[in-house]
Amino acid sequence: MILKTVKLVLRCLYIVNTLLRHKNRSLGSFFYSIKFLLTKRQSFIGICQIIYLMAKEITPRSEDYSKWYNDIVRKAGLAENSAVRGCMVIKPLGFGIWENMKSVLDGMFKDTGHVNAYFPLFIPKSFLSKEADHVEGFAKECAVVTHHRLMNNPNGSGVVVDPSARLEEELIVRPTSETIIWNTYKDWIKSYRDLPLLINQWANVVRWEMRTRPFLRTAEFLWQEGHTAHATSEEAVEEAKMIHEVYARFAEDYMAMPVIKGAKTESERFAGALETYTIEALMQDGKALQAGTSHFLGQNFAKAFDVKYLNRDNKEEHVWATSWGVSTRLVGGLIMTHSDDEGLVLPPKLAPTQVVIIPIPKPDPVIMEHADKLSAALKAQGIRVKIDRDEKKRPGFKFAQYEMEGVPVRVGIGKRDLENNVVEVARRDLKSKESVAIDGVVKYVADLLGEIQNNLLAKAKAFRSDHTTSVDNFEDFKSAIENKGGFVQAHWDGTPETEDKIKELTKASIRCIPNDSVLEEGKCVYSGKPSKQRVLFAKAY
RNA sequence: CGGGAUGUAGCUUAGUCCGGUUAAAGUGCUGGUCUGGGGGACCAGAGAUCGGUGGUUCGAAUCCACUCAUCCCGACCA
Repeated sequence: MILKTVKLVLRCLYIVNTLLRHKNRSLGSFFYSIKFLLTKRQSFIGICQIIYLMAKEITPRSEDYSKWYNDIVRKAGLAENSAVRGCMVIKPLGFGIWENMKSVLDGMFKDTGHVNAYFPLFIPKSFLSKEADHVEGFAKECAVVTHHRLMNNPNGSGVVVDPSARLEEELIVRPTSETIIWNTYKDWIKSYRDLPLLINQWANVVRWEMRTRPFLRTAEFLWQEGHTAHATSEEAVEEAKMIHEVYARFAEDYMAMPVIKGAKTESERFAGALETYTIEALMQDGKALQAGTSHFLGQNFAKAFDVKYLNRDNKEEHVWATSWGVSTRLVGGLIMTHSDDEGLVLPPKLAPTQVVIIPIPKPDPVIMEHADKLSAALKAQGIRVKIDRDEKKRPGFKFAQYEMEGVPVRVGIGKRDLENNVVEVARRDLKSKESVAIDGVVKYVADLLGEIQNNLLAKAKAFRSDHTTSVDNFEDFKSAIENKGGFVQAHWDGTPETEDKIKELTKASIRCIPNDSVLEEGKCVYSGKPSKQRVLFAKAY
């Protein structure tokens, strides 16, 4: 600070000097100098403010939740905005989490009899219009390919679209693949022997969103979409429900993100579905996140694309369909479920790096020998380990860095530790640490990873139950949504009109009709009409 | 798509109202010295067509017009 002040004073002297050298414009210069002095003083104050602000790297949640979320995404290195509006670059840490999610889910799909395939990115425009509800749901956010060639700009530099290369039929960049897939299934399905057809694809899709947020809503995102065909309605419903279970299990067991399973109301359903099953998670700001959906599509697409099979009685019938998906949105849910004001917090099962080993104060041969040995032993247990070999950065900096990146366990190895035959083990979730005897450290760390996983789930569950409120009149309803946030359980008369009205008045929507909702006589919280069960309301992402 | 705000070095910004010196600072980056168990100190350096285009002016980061982008609040949506 003192140095800065001195520099400022020197600059002032310089100005005075300049002033003297420009006597011919004395009056103007004089006023200019005064102004210059004032503005420089402002700069000085501004700089002090910046320094103050930079002490806190991440905006606290209590101050601005959105900023906090963006800070985590950027400073932990999960993703960043790209040159393309609404599209993000997923960086190695963010993609590493997605890869782990993908690999677990893919295993679960395979275990339940599904296989992967890949369908085109482009969908002929005419396909999309074959199912009326479906097209209505997506028409407003489609990217359209109209041309297939560029040419040098005849008026100057750069390239322009070649007007002579207009496509006969425009192509839609898939917002979802039902249409192209059912157009294909038409040729694949002839007999009941071809059923069920259980296919999944990992792909990117594009929905031209007005407002985007990293992971939660981007114009392009990565997902999986399962599309299955069945001989009977019952079998298709069963499939949709089974996948619903898979999603819930994945969310709780791997993401440590508790979810409410339930069905969507008619107005919240997927465009073209007869029933949509959803898993709903609660974020730390009290807003709900739809984390995965599984749809029973009835025969809508089979009829639209004329997909028929011959049953055992040699009679033609339309097949019954499901589709289901989860996306990179899950990464956003993961961030908002566990992370804190220090940075990202990752559940060990999905963390790209589960354990980081830091030599203290810096890598040296003796310490590195122990680090390598420990790393190898942990790897042998199937644990994902990284050794920080950077000689330039200091341990304190590294600690802060890995906390920001959410690495679940940090092992510090220093000379003093080695003299005592211990290492220092720190856990990210509680930010606590202790010395552990080298002999037992592998088992200790392995157990700790499990404990962290359990603790994160328990903490998230506790948060959710603290933020779930049961109400019986509209005043309490509004107050709960407005002041406390979170899930609100209330009776609803079952009409879209009431649902809309409540949403208009409170911004809360029906997240789902929970599977485990008990049947009880009650009155709709808004209209007072009779209701048989409570549904789950919340403000949503 | 409506309302509001912001674009200046890799990042965070000051300066813009009220046009005028060689565009400023922190952080990050490079090299060096001393350091080293919770975001080190010092020294030296590199790094900016002030978002873009056009206009007004002797002179534009600063004023005007248009445009692009980002963020926030709505509507829409996974």
